[in-house]
Amino acid sequence: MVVGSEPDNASESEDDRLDRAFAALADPIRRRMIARLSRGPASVTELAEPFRVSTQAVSKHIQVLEQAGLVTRTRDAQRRPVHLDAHALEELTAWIDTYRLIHEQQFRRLDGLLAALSTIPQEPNPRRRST
Amino acid sequence: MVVGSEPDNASESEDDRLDRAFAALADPIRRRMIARLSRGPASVTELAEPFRVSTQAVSKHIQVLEQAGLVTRTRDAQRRPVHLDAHALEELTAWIDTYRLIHEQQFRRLDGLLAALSTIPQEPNPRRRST
DNA sequence: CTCGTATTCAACCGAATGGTTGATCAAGGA
DNA sequence: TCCTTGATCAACCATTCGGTTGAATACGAG
Repeated sequence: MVVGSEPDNASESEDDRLDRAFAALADPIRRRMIARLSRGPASVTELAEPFRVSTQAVSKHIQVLEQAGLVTRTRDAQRRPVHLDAHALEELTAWIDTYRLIHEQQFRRLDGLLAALSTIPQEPNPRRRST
Repeated sequence: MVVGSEPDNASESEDDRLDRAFAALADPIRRRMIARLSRGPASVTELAEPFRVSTQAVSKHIQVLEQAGLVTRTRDAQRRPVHLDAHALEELTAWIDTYRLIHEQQFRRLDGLLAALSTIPQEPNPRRRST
């Protein structure tokens, strides 16, 4: 497994990380795990308790979250506590907000254009039009 | 897939919507489409142009985005322009930020605890127990 | 050392995903 | 009208995904 938590991994693209992170959150069990982990670390069996799936299935879910960079694991005797890594979550909101804001800005630009057209109907418009 | 194209589906849970929205963003082609659409609406062929996949594949991607509530479609002659719906994006950032902030708050609480412990260093040390 | 607990590995299964090609439908433009 | 363009439908294929059961590993307590 080539995945590390360090950002010096040149073979891992931003796209790959976003792929894995969004896919990891596209499952209700994994989202509930994230919700649980936001309150603090938990072991595999603790994370499995609210669900009626096997601990093996939960273990797989944790691996998905880990490869998405959303959680890390430590060691405590036989237990492998899982910790939320909020940094990956920030990356996701950053991506979404980028395009949310661009879209918002486009609307404002359109509003401005419409306002200008209605208040200055006589102004000549030297800009090219594609139609 | 039980879902129809109609938005009157009252049996659609928040979980279902988040499932579809996160899953829709877990694909680089669909993310690039969202990025494109943040600049304004586009037809299927326009959206297909940057990629070397068939327009049928792009049409499927658009259906995925539509069922996730991320885009809507209108009609313009033979074309079916696709429009970004930023509201679904807001829902995603809202979900993520909820747990990001809870996690942040937990850290602050821990900081306070550690500070208190260091100022009272002679406190007796009972055996640790989990949960 | 042996036993019990916590976790992972391995193999397997059914369903969903992302892609293809070929056919079909809808709407203009000549 | 006929033809072209834009898009979807349908069937198919390989891969991935989420789940299972059964075996194996790691660690601590007796």
